[in-house]
Amino acid sequence: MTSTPIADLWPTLPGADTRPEAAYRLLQAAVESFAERGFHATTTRDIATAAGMSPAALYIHYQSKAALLAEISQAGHAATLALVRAAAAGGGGPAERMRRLVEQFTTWHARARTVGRVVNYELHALPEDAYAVVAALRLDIEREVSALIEEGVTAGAFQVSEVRTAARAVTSLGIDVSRWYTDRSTEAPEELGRRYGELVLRMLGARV
Amino acid sequence: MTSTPIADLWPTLPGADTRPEAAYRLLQAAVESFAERGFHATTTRDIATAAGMSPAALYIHYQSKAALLAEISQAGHAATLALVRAAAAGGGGPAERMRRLVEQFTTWHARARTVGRVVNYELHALPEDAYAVVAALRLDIEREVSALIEEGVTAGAFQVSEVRTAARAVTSLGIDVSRWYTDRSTEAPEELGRRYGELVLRMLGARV
DNA sequence: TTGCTGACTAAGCGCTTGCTCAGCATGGTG
DNA sequence: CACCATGCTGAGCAAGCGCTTAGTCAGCAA
Repeated sequence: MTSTPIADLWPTLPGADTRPEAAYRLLQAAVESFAERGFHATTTRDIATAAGMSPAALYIHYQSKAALLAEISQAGHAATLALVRAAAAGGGGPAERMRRLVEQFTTWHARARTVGRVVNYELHALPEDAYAVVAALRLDIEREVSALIEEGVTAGAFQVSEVRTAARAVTSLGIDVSRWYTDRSTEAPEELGRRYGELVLRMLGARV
Repeated sequence: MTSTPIADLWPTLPGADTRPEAAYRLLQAAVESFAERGFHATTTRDIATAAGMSPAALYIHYQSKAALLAEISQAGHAATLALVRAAAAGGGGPAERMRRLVEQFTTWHARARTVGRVVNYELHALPEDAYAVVAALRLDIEREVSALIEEGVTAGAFQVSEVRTAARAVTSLGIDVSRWYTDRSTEAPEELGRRYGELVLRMLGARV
């Protein structure tokens, strides 16, 4: 999915249907540039050229370079939260749901690593109001994981001394995948997800 | 140690004794700026002003802005590798050494998070030759962890199906600490290190 | 035909960037 | 004293930045 890094999260974007195709191309070019070079090292000329337009065309579809980043970041976070919620809310006991959560969380960060890098490592470049929205979403993700661990501990399925630290470790493992995973990685995203699911369950002291 | 983020690694810098104090101040200002805003969003005026000098003074002590980054990155990686090697080479069985390694690796990434952020998240801004040096150091760190896990598996101290994946997870957990740890974190670096040591040993299937 | 709209471009504005350079103060050395 | 190396500054240059402006053009409704 490297060729279309935002294909997965495109449907979650507001107004995705009505938006002209050029806006989509700009968004895609922005994701790739921001992920590879970082927000500040990316120029509006980079983005526009990659989308096959002149720099001025960018401003017809987006208010600013920062607005592009905000849109990517918010959509990416919303998609991640949705994924986490779906996995945590599905059937099964705490261990089964946690395995599913970690598998999907990890797989997403490996497959959508391009979006993942922008989402996780360009937060500091967000305008203040966009950052506030995104920070709330990140908190929700963290809370979802914490709640599931808490539930597992209460049910006797997990053995964890510090729930918050454990939750941090779980999300941290997944997020960092988007940093180190590359095209050259030999493990497929799903395979990595399965292995990480196993490791996390052991980490949480789940009875296997 | 936020006030003197490079105090720990300063002695490891080449020519630290002979270097004028102004060079030290510039280095420190650069670490703080790069960590907070990123390399590209940091201006030479930012660095020089924070060090109490005019922008021109920077170029008496360093060839370029990128040379500052290279120096920070190389020193930081060298210090980390030394820490990992020392922990892995100390006394005790695989489990004891792994616990020590994770404790110190984690503690370092929490306490020296300012340097850690530059070291781990500004790699893309490094000039090619400096990147090559740093990449080699990173590979050495990864290898050191892999070797210890391998040894533990052979000795029957660990139960791990994929050594490389497990090694990735261990280093990944530590590195990501420098991303999320803040002044407001309630856990002290050493406390976090102890907890992470515990989690990792469980993850590796160590007999506890 | 006329009038209007939305998507786009060529040109470029005002500003900031990394970096340079001539010159100045200081302090050790003959 | 003269001499000079060292550390630094004020002024500023060339390049590149985000973004704007004036205007082109295809498509469409009346």
